[in-house]
Amino acid sequence: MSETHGQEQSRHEKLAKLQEQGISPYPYRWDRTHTAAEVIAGFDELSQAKTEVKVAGRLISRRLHGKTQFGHIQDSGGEIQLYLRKDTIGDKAFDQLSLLDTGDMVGARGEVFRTRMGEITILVKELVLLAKSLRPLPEKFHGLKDVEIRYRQRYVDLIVNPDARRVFLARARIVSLIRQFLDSRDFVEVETPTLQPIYGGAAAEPFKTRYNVLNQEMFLRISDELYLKRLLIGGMERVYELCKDFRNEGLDRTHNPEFTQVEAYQAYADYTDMMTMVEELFRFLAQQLHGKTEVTFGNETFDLGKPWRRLKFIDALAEKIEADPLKLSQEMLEKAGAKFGLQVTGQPSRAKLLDKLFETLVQDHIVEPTFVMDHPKITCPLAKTHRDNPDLVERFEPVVCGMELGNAFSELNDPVEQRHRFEEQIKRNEEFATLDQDFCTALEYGMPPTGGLGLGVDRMVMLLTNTPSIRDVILFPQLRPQND
RNA sequence: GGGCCGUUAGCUCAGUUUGGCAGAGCACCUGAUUUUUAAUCCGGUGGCCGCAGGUUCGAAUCCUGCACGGCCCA
Repeated sequence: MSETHGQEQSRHEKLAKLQEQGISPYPYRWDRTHTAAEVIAGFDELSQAKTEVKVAGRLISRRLHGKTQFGHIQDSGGEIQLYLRKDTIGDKAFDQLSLLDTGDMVGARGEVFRTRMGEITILVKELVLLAKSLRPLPEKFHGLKDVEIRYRQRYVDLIVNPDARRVFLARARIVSLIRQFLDSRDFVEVETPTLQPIYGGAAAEPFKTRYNVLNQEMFLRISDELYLKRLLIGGMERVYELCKDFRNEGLDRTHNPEFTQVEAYQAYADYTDMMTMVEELFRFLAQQLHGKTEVTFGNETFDLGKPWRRLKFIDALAEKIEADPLKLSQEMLEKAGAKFGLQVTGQPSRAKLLDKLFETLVQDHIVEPTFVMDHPKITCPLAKTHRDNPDLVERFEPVVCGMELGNAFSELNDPVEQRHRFEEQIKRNEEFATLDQDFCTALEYGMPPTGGLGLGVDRMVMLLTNTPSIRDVILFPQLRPQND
C-alpha cells in the first residue's frame, strides 16, 4: 500500500476507528425509498403526511454547528439537504458523525421539512455510512479545472462538475433520439463485425491485431460500410448501426482514435434523400433537446430548422484556386498546395491533395450548416458516378463551423465499376486502399439503388451541446500515458 | 511535425520579470457554536515547486534536455 499523507491519512484513521467500533464502512445494501429529486417534487405530500423517506448519495458538503449539522448529499439526479440534531439521532450516533468525511457515500432516513431559509431538508433520524471515501474531493467552489485530471480521472470530474454531467446526459439523450428517429422510419438496427479480416469503407489507417486461433491478422473497423451494404444485398432495405470505429490517426480537438459513428442505408433512395434525412434528423434533435431549432456553437448561432446550404465541391475550390481543379495536373495541384501553405506528408495522391486543398481553403471557413457536395470521382471509390457529370460522384458531407459531421453517397451498386474503382485506387497507390473480394462478390448478386449516410456522433454531440473539444464529449478520451 | 503557453499544498491560484526563509483562499485537524448553506469565530497541520541535468555562495525563479497538458500553425 502506498504511503498516505495529510487528509488521506486522516481518512484512513477514521476508517480504522469505524472498524474498531464495529461499524462496517462498506455495508451491502440500503433500501432507498426516494431520490433527492423525488423528495423535492413530492415535498407537500411528504411533509404533510410526515412520511419517513430514505435517501442515499454522496455527502458533498457539511456545516457543523455544535450539537447540529447540516450537509448536502448528491445522487445521480440532484441534491438534498440533511439536518442532523444530537437530540434526534442520539448522543452516540452524533459523536460517530465525526468519523464521516465529505465524499463518503451515506444513506439517510428521516422526515422532510422546510428550513427557516426555505430549503427542503431531511430531518435525519438515522444516518448510515454506505461507503467510506479515502481521498479528498476537489474544492467545491472553484471545482476541478485541471483538464488533465478531468480526463484522466473522469469520475472526479463527474462528481464535482455539473457541466460534465450535463454533457454526458445530453449525449445519452442524443444517442437515444438518433435511434428513435431511425426506428420510427423503419430502419433496423444491426451489429456487424468490429474485428475485420480486411478493412474498408474509408481512407484511414487501421489498428492491427492478431487472432491467435486462426493465426490471422485482423483489423479494428474503420467503418461499417461494406458490411451494412451486404445487408442491403441480403434484402434488409433499411439498416443502421451505431458503434465505435477506430482510426490509427492523430489526436486533436475533433479527433479521437476511437469514435462513435452512426451509419444508415436506405434502399431505393439516393443522396438527395439522405440530405433531407440529415436536415430532418438535426431539426428533430435540436427541437427535442433544446425545445427550439436554433443552436449556438462558440460565437455562432444558426437555425437547424432551415434547409442546409448546398455547396458544390468543385465550384467552391475553383473559386479559391482560380482554376478548374479537375483539369489541374498532379504537379499543378502540388504547386497550388505549396502556394497555400499546405504540407502533405509522403507522396500525396491527387485525391489527397484535392481533399487537403478543399479542407484548408473552403471547409475550415464554412460556418452555417452546409452540404459540401458532388466531389471529384477520384476522392471516393464507393459513391455512384454523378448522373450529370462523369468526373464527379454523388456524395455530400455535412459541415458546420468547419467541422465535418459525416459523409453520404448515392451508393455505387454496379459491381463491375466497383471492382474497377478499387483496382484503380490501388494502382494509383492510394494510402490504405484495399480490395474486399467478398464485398465485390456480394455486389454481383445485386444491390438496390441505395442512399447511405454516416454521421460522427461525437461531433454531433459537440455541436448540440456547444462543446468545443471532442475530449469533453467522450467519457474516457485517449491521452498519452503518464509516466511516473 | 513546428511555434507559443502551462505544470507550485487535496482543489483554485499568487510568487518567476529583477535568484535570497515556500505563500493565499478553500479543504483538512483542535476548540466554540441546536435552522446553516461559499456558515461564522479561535488556533494549527500540510510541499519531490512536473522530471533530469547545468550555472551560481545560493535556483520555484536563469540555462539545457525530457514528460504530460492546452492553444495556434501545418
